[in-house]
Formats: sequence, C-alpha cells, structure tokens
Amino acid sequence: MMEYQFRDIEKKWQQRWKDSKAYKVSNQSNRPKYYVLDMFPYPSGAGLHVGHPLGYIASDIFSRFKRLQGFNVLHPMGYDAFGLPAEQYAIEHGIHPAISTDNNINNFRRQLDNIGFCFDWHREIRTSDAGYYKWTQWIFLQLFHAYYDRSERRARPISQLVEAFEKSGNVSHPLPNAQYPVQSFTAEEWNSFKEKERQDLLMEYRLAYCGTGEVNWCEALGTVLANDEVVNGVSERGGHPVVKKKLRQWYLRITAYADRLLEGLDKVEFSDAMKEMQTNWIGRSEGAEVNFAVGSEELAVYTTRPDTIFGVDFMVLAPEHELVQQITTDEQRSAVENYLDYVNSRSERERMAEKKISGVFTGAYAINPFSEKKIPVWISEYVLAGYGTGAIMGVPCGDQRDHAFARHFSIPITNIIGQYYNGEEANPTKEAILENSGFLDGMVMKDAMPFIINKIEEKGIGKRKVNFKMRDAAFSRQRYWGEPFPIKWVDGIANPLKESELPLELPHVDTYKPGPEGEGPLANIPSWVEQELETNTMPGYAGSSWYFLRYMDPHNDQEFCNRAVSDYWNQVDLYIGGTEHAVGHLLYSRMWTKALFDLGHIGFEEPFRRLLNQGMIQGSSRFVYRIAGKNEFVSYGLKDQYDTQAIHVDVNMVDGVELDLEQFKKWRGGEYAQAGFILENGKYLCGVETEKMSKSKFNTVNPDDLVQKYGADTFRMYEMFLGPVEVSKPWDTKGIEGVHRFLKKLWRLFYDEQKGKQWTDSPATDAEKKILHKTIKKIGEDTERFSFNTCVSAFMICVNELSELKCYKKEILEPLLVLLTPYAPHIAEELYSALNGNSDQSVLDASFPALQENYIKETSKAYPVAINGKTRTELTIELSASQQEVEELLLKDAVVQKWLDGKAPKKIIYVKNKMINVVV
RNA sequence: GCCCGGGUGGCGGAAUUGGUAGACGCAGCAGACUCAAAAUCUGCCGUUCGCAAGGAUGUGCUGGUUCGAUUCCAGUCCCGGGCACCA
Repeated sequence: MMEYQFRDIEKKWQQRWKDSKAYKVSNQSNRPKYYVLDMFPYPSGAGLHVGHPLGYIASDIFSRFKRLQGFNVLHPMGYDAFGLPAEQYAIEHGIHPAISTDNNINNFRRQLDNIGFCFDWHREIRTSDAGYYKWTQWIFLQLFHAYYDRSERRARPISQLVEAFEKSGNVSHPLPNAQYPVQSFTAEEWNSFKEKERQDLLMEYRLAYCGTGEVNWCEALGTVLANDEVVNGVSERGGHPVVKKKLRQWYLRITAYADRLLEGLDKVEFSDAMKEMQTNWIGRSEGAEVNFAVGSEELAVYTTRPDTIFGVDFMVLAPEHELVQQITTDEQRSAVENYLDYVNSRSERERMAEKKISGVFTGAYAINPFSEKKIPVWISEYVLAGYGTGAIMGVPCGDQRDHAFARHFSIPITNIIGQYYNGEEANPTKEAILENSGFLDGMVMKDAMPFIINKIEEKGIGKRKVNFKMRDAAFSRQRYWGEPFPIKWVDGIANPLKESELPLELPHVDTYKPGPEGEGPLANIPSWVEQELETNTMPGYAGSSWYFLRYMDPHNDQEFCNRAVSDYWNQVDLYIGGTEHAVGHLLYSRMWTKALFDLGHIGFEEPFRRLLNQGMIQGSSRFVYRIAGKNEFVSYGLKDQYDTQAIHVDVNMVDGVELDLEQFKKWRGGEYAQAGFILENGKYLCGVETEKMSKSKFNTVNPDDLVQKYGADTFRMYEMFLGPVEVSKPWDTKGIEGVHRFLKKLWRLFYDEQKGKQWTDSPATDAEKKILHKTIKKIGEDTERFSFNTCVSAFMICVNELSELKCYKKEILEPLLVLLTPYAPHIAEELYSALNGNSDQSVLDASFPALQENYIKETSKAYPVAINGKTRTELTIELSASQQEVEELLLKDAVVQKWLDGKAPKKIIYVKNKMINVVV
C-alpha cells in the first residue's frame, strides 16, 4: 500500500479497536483517574450536522491525550432519551416514542462511530431505560424523604425533623413558606395533629415537594404548554388562546441551596461569563424588610437600599397584593377596580413587555416609621407579586423606575442626595452624603446602610433580609414520555413507593392525548388511575441531573452508584458542552449533587470541576438570484443590473461559490430544470451569508458525507482547525482540503508513491530533533489549554519542515505519530503499526513523548532592531550578549548608522530574547 | 435598558507576560511536471508610492500611558450572547 487509503485504514482500525475492547475502561487501576464528559445528546430525528460533533471531537482529543499521559480515562456517552419532541412525533405519526427514540439513537450511533470516537460504549446509558430511571425515581425519593436544615446548612433525613417536632415542635425549624396558615407549633400540638395535617406540614419542608402552581393551559389543544410554546398569549401551534391554570405540581427546593450554589462557583473552573449567568440567575440581594403602618394594617416592603428610607415619596403594591382590597378607600375603589380589570386582561408576557407607566392610587397612606411622613400607596403592574414582599418603597431620586413613576403621576420628589440628584434623572449612587434624612443627615450612604438596619431591628419594625431571584424548580410535566413519579395519592396524602417497588415502569399507551382537566396522558389509563398513582411525569432535566454518576457504575442493579466507585472517579474533571445549558441543567445537577452529598451518598459536592463551552458552528448559506417574474438566474457579480430575489440553495451543490448547474436543475424534483442562467466567465457564482445552521436554510452539511470523501481523521482535524473551540465560527467545506493535503503529505514521509516504504533507521540530526521537540512542546502545551486549532497548525509546520529536510527517520517519525494520535488516531495507528512491523503494541497506549529542552535551546537570536519604535533591520546576536556588547554591534551596523544619520543615540533598549530599540 | 463577550488581509484565524502584526490554511495570481486532467511541486499574495533598492501606512473609530500598544487606560461606534420592570 503506497497511497493514503483512508477509507480502508479507518474501517480496519475501528474494527480492531472494537474487537480488542481498546476503549473499555476499568474502575480499578493504579493509574491516576481522569473523567472527561460530554453533555449527552437528545437524539433528535434530524441526525447530526457538522456543528454537533465539535465538542465531542474536542473531548475525544483530550481523553486520548490524557491516556497517552498515563491516566485512566473515563470517557462515556449516552442519551438524554426522554423528551417532548418524541411525544409530539408520536401524537402526529402514531409511532410510540420508545420506537422513534430507538431509531434516532441507532442513527446517532452510526454517525458517531463514523468519526472514530474513543467512547467506552460498554457504559452507555439511556435515561428512558427502566434500569436507569429506577434510580432517577430512587433519587427523587431521597429528596422527598429529606428536608433542608437551615442552621446546619445541609439536607437531612426528614425522619430527624419528625423527631425534632415530637420533642420540641418547630421552634428551631421555621417553615420555609411564610404564607402557610400554620407558622409555629409545639410538640404537644404536633403530637395531637392528625396524619393529614402532619403530612401537609412535612410537605412544606421536603426537598421534593408538592404544591400548587400555574401552568399555561390551552383549552383548544387540551394541553399544557411550555413557556416557549406560548407566543403573545396564544399557542405557537394554531394560535389558540392560553390561560393560567392552577394545577398540583411537584417542585424541587433549589432555593434552599441558593447560597451554596453561589459559593460553589468559587470552587470550580467555569468561564467568568458562565459564572456570571448563574450568579444573575440566583440573583442574591441583601437588604431589609421594613414594615410601614397603613391605617390599622401593616405593609411589609423589601428594599436593598434602606439608607434611602427618608426619601420615600410613595409606595407601590403589586396589583395581586392581598392588602389592596382592604386599604383601598371608597373614593378610589372604582378606579382601582378598573385597573385590576385591566391587569387581569393582560397575559404575563404582555405585562413583562410593557414599557408604558401605569398605576392607580389606592387612596390609602402609609406612615414612614422614622419621619412620620404620610406616603401615598399606589398599585402598579411593574411590581411583581412573587418577588420580595410584592411591595416596594418608591425613592424617586435614587431609582430610575421610581423616578419615572413619580414624574408620570406628578408625585413631589424629595431629594436626599443633594447635588448628586440633578432633577432630571435618578442617581443610584451609594457615595452621596445624606440630606433631608433626619438622624442620617451627614452620613455617607454606604455607611448609613448598616446603621439604619440596626435601627430598624432595634425599633422592631423590620429585619435584615437576603433575597433570591431564583424560584423553586417546577418538577412536574403533564406529559407521557418521562419518568413516572413513585408516588400514590391516598386521601390527599402523597405516599412514596418502597424502594423494592422501583422501578415504577412507564405503562404502554395507545394514545398520547392529554388527560382530563390538564392532566397528563397517564390519567387516561384506568389501571394507573385505579392504583391512585401520580399522573404527572418528571421533566427532561430529571435524568440529566445525575447521569454523570451512573456512567461510573452503569450496570449496578443494587445501587445508583457504588460509593467506592464514585470515590474513585470523583468529580468530572472536564465537562464539555454548549452554553444553552448555562442555568438550567448545570444548576439542577449541581443541586442534586449537593443533596446527594448531604445525605452521604457521594463524597463531593460539585459535579463538574472544569467546564469548557464549545461555540456554535454557523452555517454558511449560498444564494442564487432569480430575476423578478422570470425563471432566470443571474450570477452574483451581475445581479445589481437586474431586479432580483435571493433564494437559498443547498450548499452541497456549490463548490466554494460556484454553483453546479446540473445538480441545481435536478434539485427539488426538477423545479428549475428549464431555468435560464446569466453567467460570469462561464460560471454561476453564488452569494454568501453566515446564518444559523438549519435545514430550512439549506446550509446543513452532514459529517457522513465529509467522512466518506476525506476520512474521519481529516474531518476531526478540520473541525478543530476552524478556530478556537469556545467561539462560534462559520463552516466552510472548501477549507477541508487543506487539512486533507496535510495528512497526505504526512503519509508521504513514510511512503513514496513509486518506491513504497521509505522510512529509515538512520540517526536524526540536531536540526531534525529540534523540529520534533519544538512540536512536542507546542502540542503538549496547546492541547492542555484546549487550543486545538493552533495544534493543527503546529502539525502542519512540523510536516512541512520535515518534508523540506527529506527526513524519513523513524527516530523522528515515531514520536510524531504519538503526538498526532489524539487528533488523527486512525492514520497514526496505521503508520505506527507499519513502523513497528505490525506488532501488537497500539499507539493508543504509547507514552506521550518527553520533551528534551536541550534540542530546542537557542544560543543566538535574530533580534528585530527598531529605531524610535519602528523596526528597521534584524541583527543576529548571541543570547549571552551584554548590553554593552549589543550597543557596540549595533553602532557598527550599516542600517542603524543610516538611520542615526550621524547623531548619537539617546538611549538603547535591549530586552534579552525579545528585541532592541534605539531612541534617537 | 442592564450585564458579559468580540471587532486583525478577499475568508477562517495566529501573535501564551506590552516587544519583528498577519503564523497555518482556504481562495486568488504566475510558473514547473503532463498529450490533457487530477495529484504534486515552486514563487507571489494587507493597502499604497516606486522599475528597483527602499519608503509611507495599517489590528472598528478618537484620544492617552510607554522607548515600544492588536495587547494597558478613557471615550465612542458596530456585531454577537445573556437577562429583562427583581425593589
């Protein structure tokens, strides 16, 4: 074999690696462990396009790299197999989700195998397998049987809470929900409660709990819709009206973990952008809750700026606030009622989107507890019932929204910050010296903050308070294709199934239509309903919140994951995936990990030690230009001479920008078979635009086609060569040929097309060793920092230089193949095997070559010489040269003399190993 | 509106700590080999002035710091992403 026959080579080694179980990983090893994980895919029916494998290639390279460095590397793959699209497909086509999901998975697997990944498929998991979701249900029960102990800041078994209640009531365990009708009880009271009362109370503490929540109910479709299926208050499909409907819903008490989720960010290596997104989502704010008297009622407001309390000019309640009815005066009642009607007529989305200021005065006045000033109480839709206390104090001089509100309704503005307020717009400064602020006068705002909070607490009219924007996570879906809850409802009490009753298998159904009253399809199954089983199913993120643990011990039918095994593999060392899961999946899995840690099931509390976000590969669309009203197309360069309409064409019919006219005429069943063309230089050239890659834009490129045409190794390297993994960049099929040429050139270092084998055992020269070791250094460093694109360049430079020197020496070529293995494993193994007389030693288990610095050490350097900062010439000088020696050499140089023009240099800057600059 | 990223040749990108801007590749141009094509090889390739040697200019824009700025600072424009009345 003299030519690079990549198809045969790749097929051969993929089969051999499979036969020798080359990627099977053991849980026992003397080697240090390394865990590389990809965000597992939802197996959609559309299959992979070139954008999907980007992260998988990066993780594959890194896994293989770590293996060469002597690590025991866990690199598994599986499928997030429950989900809405399969159910939707089932409704439309009558095919059971289990079947369509299975088909999709088979197609995914075939496409992945094509690319030559080193996944340990013995550990494959599917979240929809009963053997998997048995443990998802089990973890749900762990959460159900646990509460969050706020003083110890950790989850504990709920049985311990019951013991505490029996002994001393709930004095040291206040209810998480301040709105619950019973707030405190004694041991005697607890012991006298009926079972239902006790269970209702315990439900208020559980980490997985049931409550009432609002869902988007669409009467016409008879189903509940996700937020993104609702557009402008109507359903995305069909445009039917959507209303809020209250339903029984499961929740996860993620808010209990808010502060730990925040603190945990300091212990992980995520990008700053990612940490910031999570921080914003959690939305921690510090402030105070303050009570204002309104007649005989008390109105609590939450504020982050208690230091501005003397600047309060009005109050605003959310329209839903419970005090609204009680405090509204008779004169204002009809105005308030009108406003409430207006608010009720609006969807949540409309209210969110509204920029116009609206509101109405209730007629009531609150009393400022410090200044005794009377403050008008308003209602407005910009105040949200769900955040803080649902009421705010309006400080116009310090808050832009309050300012706009005061202006709009002509409420007089009190200035407490002197010249910091210009009368035109609010200033949220904390640096101003307070005025018009009673006993706070003269204090700097940020100093007044702790002072006034203490005063508030002393006076007993409020307290210091930390608030979070994050809400508890809704954990029910009124759907079929998800994990059933291991819960039976008897007399209104949620009864958990016993561990021995798991898994509670998802029953087969013949129809996926929603159940009555917004319930899920399970409510249509008489046998299910007779057993009083919960009819909701779990959401998509249930299975994905803990899957990284199951990979460690995927076949264990006694435990979700053996503790010794999870102690060995521990955290995921490198997690690779897209930013779209920034807040959802990552926060949920972090919370589950913390809960499992608290309950003693695992030994670490952050699942992912390091996170790498891959960018998107954008589509590069091609356009043809049809002359208006004619079946005639004009080439890109001439289109401005006509009135044209741009039409997307399939990028796979275009070579660079040149359209294949024959293919185009056959496209879309011959729609353009009779079309005419106006060409430039005999070619039809297309327009180009970068857009999201999608079928509808005809700009998707299938990796299968590229692997078929150029081979998996070329494809892998080209995906990396496009640019840094973390950033988004457009796809350009044309460029792949450059990488393919590189591999062919590499091949020719080993085989000559005429002469055949041409490697030799002759000893390498220093120049050749220098090329090799320079490459070892570059590949080692750049792979470690995920700079895969510059690695590909470094390989190209190396092969170019070795070709130039006609270096065919095994001493150089063999280590080069090891370096290349993570990037292009097939060709590396083929040549490595040939080099070693087809021995059984696989390049996959070779050792990463050791860098010998002495071969790359330079003794002299060609220094750039700048005159006044502008590079004028180059001067080769020994690295050991002193300042004085350099100056002497410099002044002798003809170019330097020319620029000095007889003048003496003012200063000569010589930075060793960098540059020389002469200041004249 | 707020918060993050990012603007470098015709294109993707490189320049790791302030030190030769444009590595590597694509596209393009010229040439060699060939009956021809493919494959391969060689040279050129930011803009501009110049026959050349060489010079000027150049990393979105305007300033600043520095012997020296793609890199640091201030302002500004544009693009991408996230959040969106969070008190």
